Amino acid sequence: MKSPAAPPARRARPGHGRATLSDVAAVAEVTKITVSRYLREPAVVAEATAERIRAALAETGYVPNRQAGQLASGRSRIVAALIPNLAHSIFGETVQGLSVGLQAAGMELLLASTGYSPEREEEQLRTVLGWAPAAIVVTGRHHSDGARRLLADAHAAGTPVIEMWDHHPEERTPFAQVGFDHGQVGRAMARHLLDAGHRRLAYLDSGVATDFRAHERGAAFVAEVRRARGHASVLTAATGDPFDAGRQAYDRLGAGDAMPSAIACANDHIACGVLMQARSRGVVVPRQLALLGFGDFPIGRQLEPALSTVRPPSHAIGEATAQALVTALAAGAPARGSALAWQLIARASTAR
Amino acid sequence: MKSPAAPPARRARPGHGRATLSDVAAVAEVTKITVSRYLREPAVVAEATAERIRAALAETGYVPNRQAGQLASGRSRIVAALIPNLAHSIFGETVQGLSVGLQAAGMELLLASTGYSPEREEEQLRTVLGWAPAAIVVTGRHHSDGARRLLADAHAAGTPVIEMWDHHPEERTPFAQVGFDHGQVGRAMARHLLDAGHRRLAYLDSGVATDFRAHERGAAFVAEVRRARGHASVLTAATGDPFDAGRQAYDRLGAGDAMPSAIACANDHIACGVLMQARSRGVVVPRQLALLGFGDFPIGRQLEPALSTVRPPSHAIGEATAQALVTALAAGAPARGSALAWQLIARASTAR
DNA sequence: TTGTAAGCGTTATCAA
DNA sequence: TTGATAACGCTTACAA
Repeated sequence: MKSPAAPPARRARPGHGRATLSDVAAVAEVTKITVSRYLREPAVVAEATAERIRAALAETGYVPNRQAGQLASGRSRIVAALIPNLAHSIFGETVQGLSVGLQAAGMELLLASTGYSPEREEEQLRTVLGWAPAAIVVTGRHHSDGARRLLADAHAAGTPVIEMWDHHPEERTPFAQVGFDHGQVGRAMARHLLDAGHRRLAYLDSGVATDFRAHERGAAFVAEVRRARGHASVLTAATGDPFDAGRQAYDRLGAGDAMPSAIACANDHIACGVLMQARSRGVVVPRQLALLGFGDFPIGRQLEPALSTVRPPSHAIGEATAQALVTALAAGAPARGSALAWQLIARASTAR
Repeated sequence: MKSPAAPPARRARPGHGRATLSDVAAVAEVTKITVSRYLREPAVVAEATAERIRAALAETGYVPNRQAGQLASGRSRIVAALIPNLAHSIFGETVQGLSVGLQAAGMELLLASTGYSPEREEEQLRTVLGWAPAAIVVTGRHHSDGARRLLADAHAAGTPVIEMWDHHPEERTPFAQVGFDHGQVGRAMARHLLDAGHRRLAYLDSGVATDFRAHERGAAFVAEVRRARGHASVLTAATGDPFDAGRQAYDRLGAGDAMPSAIACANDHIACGVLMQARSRGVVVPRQLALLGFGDFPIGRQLEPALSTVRPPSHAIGEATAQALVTALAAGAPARGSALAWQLIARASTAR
């Protein structure tokens, strides 16, 4: 005869095999909710019970299942971040700052790279949204319509959204921005060269069509030069290796009077390529050609002549973003943006 | 009088407010399981039904909840990766390759940085394990005992584990390794300098105490030099800015006969610092001092003289890791490691 | 081809 | 201070 309360023949759906809250509870001779409580608020549990739970935790090697926890609580500890390209040193530094800042606050970083493509950004956004992230971080303020809509929905639902690497409060975008105004940078780059007496200038833009920030610096650069009644042209570097792109671009600059006397570049690597090619053509930097980069990559300091450049707050952007998110989540308020300082570093390549 | 089947007064625990499967199902006039099925296997659902579901999906803006899905299915699409420092260009490239490879296979990347600290690695590992990741990626084969145990447990439970940036099949570690043998690299660096006629050599190690791979290259370097009856010493660079560390290290090399005629460095930035300082001291590279770096950072090609170095397969490691994981997960088998080719690039800084 | 029922591992709510 | 119960949103197993 079977006992009336016979155990079920076999669990229909065995889980992943790891210890669960119930397993710990059984060992500690309490119910699972008590263990759950101990984990979240140890002080509430009686010391004797706590002691047994601690032992049970150690014995079972319990690791809490986050998906179950999030599902039940509706709270998430995940921050999703969309980055153009992690191999670019500036973004690497930003992600490092973000990662450390979030980890310190007990949050996790779900990372996706967009390859500078708005379509991929939207796709990735849709994917990471499935994790119901506590906050969302994107790079820049240019998005596809679909992506903007997704971000707006998340924002409306109370999820902090931060756009990194931009800062344009005057545009009154709905999202917090942590970064700086690339137009300002472009104008400062122009002024720096104009002040050195140059009148015939060029901006060598990034070959990546969707590197909006580089384009923005370029547009502002050109506008500023023209306002000063100088001559400004824009060239676009080839895609692929930026050094080679810089070298090639040099040969498209024109000759004689058409040749600019100063060039601002979308980044230091491109500038470096230009510098190399100029040297190999016997053109002396900065006497015959002044060069200004962007990014303050390690290489610039070591070149001969050393490369003048703009140092963006790459690491600080990551740190400040993490900080803003932690604050916003703690307060239950939308994230607050901030403008971070960049720096124009005048070295030999633009000396008069 | 209340009807016996009165609806509950109010949902006790409102979720996150977004559309759920049930919402979509209601609009499409089917049950949620049919919608769930359509999402996973559209072909099984009748075309007319599918049409209604598509409309409902669009109308509701449904985004599936991944935690719920994972919890129910026991399957995960998350790959957890632990990286020493994302701001280092080599790891940035690796993560980029990993990210793209995983995204292509519909997996997500949960990223944590360990700051080269075994303790932090263990802590991070414990944290990411809570997400029941489909696979785990760590950097290197040196871990704390606790971390090793966690990895072994995961491995035993059928979760693919990959150690990136190392490859020592002869050690018969339980985990798959995707990378290369740093001992081989160290020996090749020694041979390169020995072949150029140097007999008094030094290895300038990384100041990061837990950069095991740099130490390993150094140990092999020294052993190889001594086997060839040369003289080899080891210096350790200061922590902090690697250029400055290289510069400082130069001044500790000794003078006269004690001074080595060739130095191999833990990375290109350190080597670059040494080169700068040597130049400022009037020492000619490579005639009086040969220099060999590691990493093939962009800067090396542009120095004067150009820096000889070892190019590690940074990006390929990420790609191959993603590929190995995707294959392993598809087959339900443990991941398989692979050795990837590095390259010693002889440039002017070690020319005879 | 579609539906019903049960359960994944946790937490919120309310009761004791 | 602890427990019982009902979710969270989805998928599996099985039935129709």
